[in-house]
Amino acid sequence: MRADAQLNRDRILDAARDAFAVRGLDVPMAAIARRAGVGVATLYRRFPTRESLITEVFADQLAGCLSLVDDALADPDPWRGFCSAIEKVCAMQVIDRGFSAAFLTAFPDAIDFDKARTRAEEGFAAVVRRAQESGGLRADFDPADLALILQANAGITADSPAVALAASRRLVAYLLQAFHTNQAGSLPPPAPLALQHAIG
Amino acid sequence: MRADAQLNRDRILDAARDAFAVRGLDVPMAAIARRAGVGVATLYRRFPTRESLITEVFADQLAGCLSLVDDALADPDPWRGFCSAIEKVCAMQVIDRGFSAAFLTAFPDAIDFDKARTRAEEGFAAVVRRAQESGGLRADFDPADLALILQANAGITADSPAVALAASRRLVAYLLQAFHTNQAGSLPPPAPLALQHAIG
DNA sequence: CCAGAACTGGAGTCCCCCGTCCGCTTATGA
DNA sequence: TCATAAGCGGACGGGGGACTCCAGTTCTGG
Repeated sequence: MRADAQLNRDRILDAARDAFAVRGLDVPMAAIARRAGVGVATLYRRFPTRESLITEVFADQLAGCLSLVDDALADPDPWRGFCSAIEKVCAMQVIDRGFSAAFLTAFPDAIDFDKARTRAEEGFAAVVRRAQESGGLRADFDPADLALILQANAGITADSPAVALAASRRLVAYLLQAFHTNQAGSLPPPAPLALQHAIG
Repeated sequence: MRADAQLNRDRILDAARDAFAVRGLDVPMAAIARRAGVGVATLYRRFPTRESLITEVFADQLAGCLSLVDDALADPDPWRGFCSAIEKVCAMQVIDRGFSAAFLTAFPDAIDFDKARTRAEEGFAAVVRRAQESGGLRADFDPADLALILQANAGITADSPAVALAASRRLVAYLLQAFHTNQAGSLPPPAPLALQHAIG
């Protein structure tokens, strides 16, 4: 690839990251191009579909999710690992509107994106098992409850990111207290919520 | 008003109710008109703005919210009243996507809609106070947490309404357990979440 | 240095939605 | 019955976003 093309590619990625974070995933392509200081054609040549742009932009954030699961598994206290994993992913989600949408959306053609998400899900299931065996996490917590948490957390919006983050933290704190073993109440059965929700 | 005009008006209202419930608040006006079997002009003549249509469609549901608060206050067990109020409003919200959006959205010109919502908020604050005084609801529950719950619950989506309802019920059950007095943990401070979030 | 391939940006096309205008139709009540 | 006002629907202009085409520009290897 020519050097100037590479430069433009990076500029587009930066612009898209910013735009997605602030305005969500359906920001106009033209707006991204303008912000990047390139023409629309350049954007489309590099990323033929919106989807390809999205997967490229959020690839590293997704990797962050994976390492976050590893951190949770490495924590000597399984319950604390579980809590910090949820806290971190919810914080990521609420700070970056685009990441939240990308994470919760199914991309029919982005195989590796979906694969990474699946891997994150499996890792999280391990975190859950470990936390349950240690006695910190209530036994009727279902791995599908992760989707529940993420969807609920994704619903949090506010005018400023700071307020949204504070609200999210409070929600997560409530939920984590409900998830702890010392919680006696019974629950309705888990619903088969899919983490990724088809576009449309 | 002429009899046939009245009939068309009712048809439009029905069509809009259905459309909003399934596809959310930003369904094209033309789609509503088509579903109602009328021309676009008829729709616009009866409801000059989308907002006027929305407020008309959801007026009775909003009234349902108000009576729901009254029910909660009438319950001899304050804690149970609090729980059932939250359960009912969350169920309404998750079954009807449009209602959720309408409830969470500020309409600059719909004074009575906003007024009704404010009244519901005040009533709910009374429910909260009563439940706290009875010792069922933890003291650090903040009335603004209602917005938190509704936003979180609004985030729940699934392919079928039944699944969404099941998921919502489970979320609400978790949260109610966290709200109960027997819950010992500390919380981050409440965030100044506004219930109504401006359009745009 | 320069030929040519790689690259570029903006103009152009297509499509969808909004909201209005206008000529035709239909209910109404005298 | 019929004059008339109320009501009707489809066509139309405007605006915005997705995606493409092409003539001009810029990098790069020999």
